[in-house]
Amino acid sequence: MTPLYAQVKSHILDQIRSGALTSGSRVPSENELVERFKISRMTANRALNELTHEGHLARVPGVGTFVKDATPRTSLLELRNIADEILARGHAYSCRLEDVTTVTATPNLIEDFELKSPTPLFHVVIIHEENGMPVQLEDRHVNPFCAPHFLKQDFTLQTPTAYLLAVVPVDELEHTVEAIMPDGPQQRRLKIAATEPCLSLHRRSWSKGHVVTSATLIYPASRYALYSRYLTTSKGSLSQ
Amino acid sequence: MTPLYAQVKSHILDQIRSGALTSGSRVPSENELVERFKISRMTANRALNELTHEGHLARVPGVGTFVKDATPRTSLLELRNIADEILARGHAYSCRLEDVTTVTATPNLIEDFELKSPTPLFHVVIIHEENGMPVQLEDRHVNPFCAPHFLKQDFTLQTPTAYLLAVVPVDELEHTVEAIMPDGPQQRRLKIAATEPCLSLHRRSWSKGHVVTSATLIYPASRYALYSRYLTTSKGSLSQ
DNA sequence: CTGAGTATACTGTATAGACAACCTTATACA
DNA sequence: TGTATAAGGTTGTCTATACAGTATACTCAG
Repeated sequence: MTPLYAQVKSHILDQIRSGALTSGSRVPSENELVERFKISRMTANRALNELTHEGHLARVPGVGTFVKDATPRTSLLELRNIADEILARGHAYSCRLEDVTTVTATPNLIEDFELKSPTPLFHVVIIHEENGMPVQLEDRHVNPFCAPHFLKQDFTLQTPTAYLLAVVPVDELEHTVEAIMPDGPQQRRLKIAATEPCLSLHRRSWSKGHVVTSATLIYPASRYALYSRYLTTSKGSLSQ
Repeated sequence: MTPLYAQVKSHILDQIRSGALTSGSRVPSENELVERFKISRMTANRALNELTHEGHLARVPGVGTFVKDATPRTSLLELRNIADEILARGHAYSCRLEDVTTVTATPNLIEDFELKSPTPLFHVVIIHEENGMPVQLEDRHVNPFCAPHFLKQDFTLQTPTAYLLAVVPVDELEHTVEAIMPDGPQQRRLKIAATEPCLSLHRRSWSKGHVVTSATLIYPASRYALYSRYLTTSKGSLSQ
């Protein structure tokens, strides 16, 4: 059974996503939620407080709770489909499927997917090549609940992300970028020297509160850099 | 008067910072905190829960609460002051100024700053430290036209970006992220081994059509990752 | 009309108690 | 020895209540 405070959170998030509540809209007060959902004020308080800490709402004592400005500067990492990107450069795109299987979630994956118990997950490993040279090693897990037909796709025709975006609307994205020294198998797959560092881009995407997919994309340093440029809309507390 | 739950949070963060509690250490249970601080269990619960959501602790039902092994992350989207970021983790911030000079723009810098001829530029090199350990090497050039008093600042009190943001409104930002192997001087300044890769974040910012500053920020891979999470507002063409 | 005081709504904090679910360990039993 | 069972500790959730602080709207005296 889903906890009450989580139900209230989902309800409000749904309204934000559907457009019923937009930036600056007033969210029901704690007491209004108490009446509507027949819960105690502390439960309503928890729901609103957590949404506030998560950046969705802003609260003002004595006034009310409001929907916060949707994170501006959309995607820093507005990464294009790597296949399209390579083709746009006039180069040849190709890929190799190294693994297409169903696995059972390990403890790490359980945490990544915000699961509660080990469940099956789809797993693919793909090497993307530009003019026959590997430029990206993609290691991806997918939640079957969100994309049940994922494994039936032919990923040489359509990249996994292209397929997922066509099938599942993405609400939220998380990126973590690190510099790593790839291990032996990764070096062999990317055909790079043991001394070459790589960019590791870990991405998770959400749809309606569920983690759809978790992917680690590894780029050889000599062959790729991440780039973004954008206008700063609001004042925002930028620095460093 | 600081709230009780905040006092408990600070107390635990202090213990993590001092080393009394290290990664994996067990944190006092809610009931132990109740006895120790003479507070109610809900207050202890709030302190531990918030620290958990903030990434400092991990809780296991039926077992206990433990200090999490958290890799520090810096935000990619909304850039925060690294000093604030470190202080927010309850760690000690310090920095060393390696260079504070005026230089004449080289061809590379002329291109970076969109200049037409060699003009003077301010130059600073700063090492930012967390608990005495270097976590970022900042190599920055600044356009004197936009911030004429830049060099008069005391950067041990205020980071360059914090100052620049206070003085110059930023319209536009550009980021390029790469994985690199630092050269000798960089290794020495960051106190890392020759085999450790680094993240290189190159950033330019514009104000009213002029390039204000161009900075290269180098993070040792073992000590930092870049992080971003955001809602996707429109049906933007995300992919790969 | 103005300004001070008041009422009201809202969030922030804190308490005490309750029950459930989970994990570990000790104990009793086969 | 191995297996149930019980006990106790731990987190997760929820309720009901209380008081404080803040912002806004309203009322009423000057």
